[in-house]
Amino acid sequence: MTDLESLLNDRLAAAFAAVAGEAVDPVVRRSQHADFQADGALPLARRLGRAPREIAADALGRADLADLVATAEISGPGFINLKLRDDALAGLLAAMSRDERLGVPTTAAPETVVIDYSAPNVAKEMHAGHLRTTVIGDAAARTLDWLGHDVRRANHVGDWGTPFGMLIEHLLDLGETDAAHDLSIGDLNAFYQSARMKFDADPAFAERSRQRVVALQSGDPATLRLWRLLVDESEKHCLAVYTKLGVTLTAEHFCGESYYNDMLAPVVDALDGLGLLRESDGALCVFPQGFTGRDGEPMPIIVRKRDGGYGYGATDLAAIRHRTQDLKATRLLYVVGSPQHQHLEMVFQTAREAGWLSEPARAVHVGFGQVLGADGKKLASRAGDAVMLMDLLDEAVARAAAIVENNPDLDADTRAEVARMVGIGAIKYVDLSSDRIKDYSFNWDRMLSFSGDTGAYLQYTYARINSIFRRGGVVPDRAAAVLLDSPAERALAMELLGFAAVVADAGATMQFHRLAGYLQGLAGAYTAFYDSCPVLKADGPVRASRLLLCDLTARVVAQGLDLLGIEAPERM
RNA sequence: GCGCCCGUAGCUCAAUGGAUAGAGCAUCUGACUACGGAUCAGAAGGUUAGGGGUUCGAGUCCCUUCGGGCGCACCA
Repeated sequence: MTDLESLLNDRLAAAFAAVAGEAVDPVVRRSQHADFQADGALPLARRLGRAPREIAADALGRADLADLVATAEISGPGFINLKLRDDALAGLLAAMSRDERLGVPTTAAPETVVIDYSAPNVAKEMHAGHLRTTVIGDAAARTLDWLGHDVRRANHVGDWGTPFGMLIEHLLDLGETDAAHDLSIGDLNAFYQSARMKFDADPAFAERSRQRVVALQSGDPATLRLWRLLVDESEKHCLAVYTKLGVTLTAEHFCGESYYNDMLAPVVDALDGLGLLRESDGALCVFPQGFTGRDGEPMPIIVRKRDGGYGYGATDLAAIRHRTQDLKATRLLYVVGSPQHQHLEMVFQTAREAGWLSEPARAVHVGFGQVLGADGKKLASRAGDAVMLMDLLDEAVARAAAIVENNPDLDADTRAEVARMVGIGAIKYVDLSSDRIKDYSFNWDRMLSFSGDTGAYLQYTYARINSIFRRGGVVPDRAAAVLLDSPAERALAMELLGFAAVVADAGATMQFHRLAGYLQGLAGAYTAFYDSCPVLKADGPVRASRLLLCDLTARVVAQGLDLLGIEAPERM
């Protein structure tokens, strides 16, 4: 445990509880007026009928802080300002340095967490719209993994439904070998579009397509084989994107809509048995409580369409039931864009009413805003259509390569590798560094800048630290004594000791921009330290201590970036 | 019509109900022949869209107006 805030919180919570006679949040925060402040006395004033300053003094008197706190003052209306002991900081840093996990404990309550993310469509190339779900979902998976949860990545691929009739018929028209060739060169969109055009223009083709859907849904083996062909080609394309993007999704995480086919009828039966099902305009629907539509009437989730086919609502309900009942997951994360918020809430509500989502299990919509172009409008190519994700990634790497050219010390292979890390890192960093609920707009120059709030700046910080070790030919002693004699060293220590809290927060809230912001603050504290505290020119214990601070900063930056899915090169 | 989200410095964004609303970019001033100058320090920049309310305390919670985005039956 090297998390200062939790340590102070625990000690003060006990003291406040003794004063108030009940559990109290001591409201411990970083402070401009001290190292930390505790504001827990103010809300107690009315309840206890005492002056807040008096309550603060009482709590302070009962708090066991001697080993951590150098000075504690009551200020203003009743804030407690705490300045920490340097030897306490040094001791915690020493423990952090020796710890493989940098003072971040694995969770005391491991859960099975299903993270539903990425979810591309079969026979359609991944486009910019898939970026955020993939990047945010992967950060969630990495973070929860590292915190010790049992993470189940669920890639809910759109691999079923009416479009497959026309796709399969188009496949047959082309002939399997030619079609396979077309698909394997990666032009999935052209394949889809020509199928679509034939469907719209040729009634006979459209009719064949409809019959093909029926054959597919009734499990006709020949049709299924052709369907599998399409799915396989699409999965190859997705995996190529995932590799380039550097996300942890692999073939084993594909768990598309088709996976739930056999569960749909049982789910509908179960809903019926629970009395939740109602027929409406020929469709079988559930009407979860608390949702009304345009006409003021209750809003349905259509589980079975008038034509007898199952709707996506049925699939979503089957998935939620499978995840809680079969996988025994207690936390379900849906990394899906904001527009689907209402739909997901309806699905969650239905699942609750059906008894498939009850404590301790809960489902959370991890929503996010749109990616906009530099013009503030939805990101689009010059021709006005969607930007392919692969093209976007290639452009990021190419632009990064043009910048990395500036460093003549690197050979061509290293430059290419660094360009990949910087370009992909830049894309992921902009996505994760602001509140995910908001839209953001793409600005290549800003996101690839080596200064400012960018991934490259963090990578640069990491590379500079490694440069010190390389230049000095030294390996930091992680067991060295920590000396915090200058303000910059002390400020850096304070930042480093905040790592555990911010990781825990990201794991709980999926607000990765706080982790990104923390890393920026850490990098800022480091550069101030770097500027005022010579490392290699120092001697003896001071040098050893400063090397340890450098090492610890590098490790925290690299680990933090890794949780965001960003790689850090040792040279750039 | 009903509902959800957003509105903070010139720009891009922060701020689990706490003190004087913070960063970065851009601008201006300054530093050091630099352990990576792809740097650092400082300055300037605000009626938190407007108006009410709750609270000891509101950018944050509630109501309302304005502006922008999105959702609301058989696509997913």
